[in-house]
Amino acid sequence: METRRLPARKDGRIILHFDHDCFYAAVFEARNPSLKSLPFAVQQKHIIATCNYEARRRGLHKLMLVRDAKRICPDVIIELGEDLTRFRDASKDLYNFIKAYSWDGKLERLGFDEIWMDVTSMVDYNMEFLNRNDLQHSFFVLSKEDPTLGFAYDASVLAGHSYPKALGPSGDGDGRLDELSLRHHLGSHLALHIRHQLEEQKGYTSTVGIATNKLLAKLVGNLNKPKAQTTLMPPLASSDLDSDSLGNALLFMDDHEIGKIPGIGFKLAQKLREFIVQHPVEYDFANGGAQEQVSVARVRQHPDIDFEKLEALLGGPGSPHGIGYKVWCLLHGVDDSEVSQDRPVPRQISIEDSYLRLDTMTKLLTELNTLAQSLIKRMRIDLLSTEDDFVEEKSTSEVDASEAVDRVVVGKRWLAHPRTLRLTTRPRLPLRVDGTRERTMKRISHSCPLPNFVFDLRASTEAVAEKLVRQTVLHMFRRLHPEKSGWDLSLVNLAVTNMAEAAGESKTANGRDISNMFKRQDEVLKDFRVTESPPELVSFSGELSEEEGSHVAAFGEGVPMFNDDNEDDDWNE
DNA sequence: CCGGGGTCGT
DNA sequence: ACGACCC
Repeated sequence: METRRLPARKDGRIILHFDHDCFYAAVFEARNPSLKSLPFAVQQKHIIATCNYEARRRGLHKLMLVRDAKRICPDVIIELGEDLTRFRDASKDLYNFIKAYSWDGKLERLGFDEIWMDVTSMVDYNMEFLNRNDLQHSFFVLSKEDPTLGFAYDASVLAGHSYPKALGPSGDGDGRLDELSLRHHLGSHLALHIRHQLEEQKGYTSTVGIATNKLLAKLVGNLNKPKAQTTLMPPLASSDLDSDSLGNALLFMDDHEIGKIPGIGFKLAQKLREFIVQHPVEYDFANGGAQEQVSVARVRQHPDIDFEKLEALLGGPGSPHGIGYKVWCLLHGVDDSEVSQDRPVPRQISIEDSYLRLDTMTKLLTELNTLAQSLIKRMRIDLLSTEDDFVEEKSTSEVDASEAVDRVVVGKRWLAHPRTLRLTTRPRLPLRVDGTRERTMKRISHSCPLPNFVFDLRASTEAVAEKLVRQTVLHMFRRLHPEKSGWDLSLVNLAVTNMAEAAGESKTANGRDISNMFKRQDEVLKDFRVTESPPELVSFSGELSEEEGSHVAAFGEGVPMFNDDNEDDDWNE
């Protein structure tokens, strides 16, 4: 029987997927609104990273060569976007703005411009407030603590677009709405409210998808963009009453090209295409992908495919276990993955640059120092508390003058200590005998423990960066490229990873913070108190030791030691 | 001719 | 350490 092959649907959640419209371009437009009505693009090296809709109207598109863009649209305005600082800052600002609406921190970023928010608890709560006899005059409560905080809305209608397209008033002939549709209405009105606030208060437009899981929310948003929202409406599965219909989830998924499904990337899509058409499929990166398009419906309905066949086809050495079942679920619009909890710090911080030619030690040293300094700066931005924790703690007692001088820097504490440093390069391969060069994007990397001196806030970023390059990065480079010369790098990346969150700092690390998670953001911050002395103050209080102590942060569990690791010779200089 | 980031799993 | 996936 056909139905046994279908993965089970669990559609109890309501999830919003936000996508900031042409984000890099929007960051420039926010500073200079006159760009909005002009064709405008952001360049990284030789490519157009993104462009605004005025430029797209004239035929420009993402990842196009700058040369082609200028030929098609000679009056295009271009800004450089290789330094991501301003984009990262804007991304964080918008993320925090949206986070303030969340009741439980179920908030997940994808790239700089996409955010999922699981709003199930807010929808559940507001469903209880509805007057079923007067849905038109509803009030959406945004705070459990303050029921007056919220907005008026008409719960009898959906906000924004729907899939499938609404044919008229929703509900049955008597105008009655089922509970599931009503939940989607609430999600759509919350999405509209947040989108409007984002635009009014931050000046950014967004595109939102509303559905019962991450996959569907992200995909359905694509139906109407930019500056719009789309809800995938129930019934998602076919019912007994309506057994000849697919349900809206399959109806929606079936038309997609398989490579467009999040989670099915280049490799998986190629394997699926070649199994379906039974011959090799050429892929042309310049001309929009696969020569042969294969729809979700074709894979899903193929007589020889079920999830076990998919596991055999897609699995193998190196591939994740259960990949066949996962893909089978995705093809049906089933995605039970959770929207992950908001994390106070990233898993990794990396800085990279690419080069036409990087083949001498002199040039390499310059580049490594630049990258290292950017990395140290990034660490101080992304891994230090924003609050002046130390001073705040002392505010009830006296803060003497000498402490006050250092409070800006010393008052901040590390939210996490990366334990690992990684150097990655992309070597340009040597010429082959016929004079051509094999083009490869392959990278090689080497990791080592991150020295503790990088956490010393008294030293300048330049000093820390130089020391890091001299004492650590250069050794890693020799390990990656033992040849004295002959190498030529097309890319260098420097990263810190393996974050050890500082004790008591994680918002999910202990019971106190779990309870705080259910309060609004401002209240969480207001209630926050530091109960321990910041570790970096330990070394600050005394003389610098000359001994070579625990020179590097330890691998494994636990917080790195901070006693007196620093010092070698030239450090005090 | 080839962006600068991220996440996770093996 | 690398390779898949995402923007």
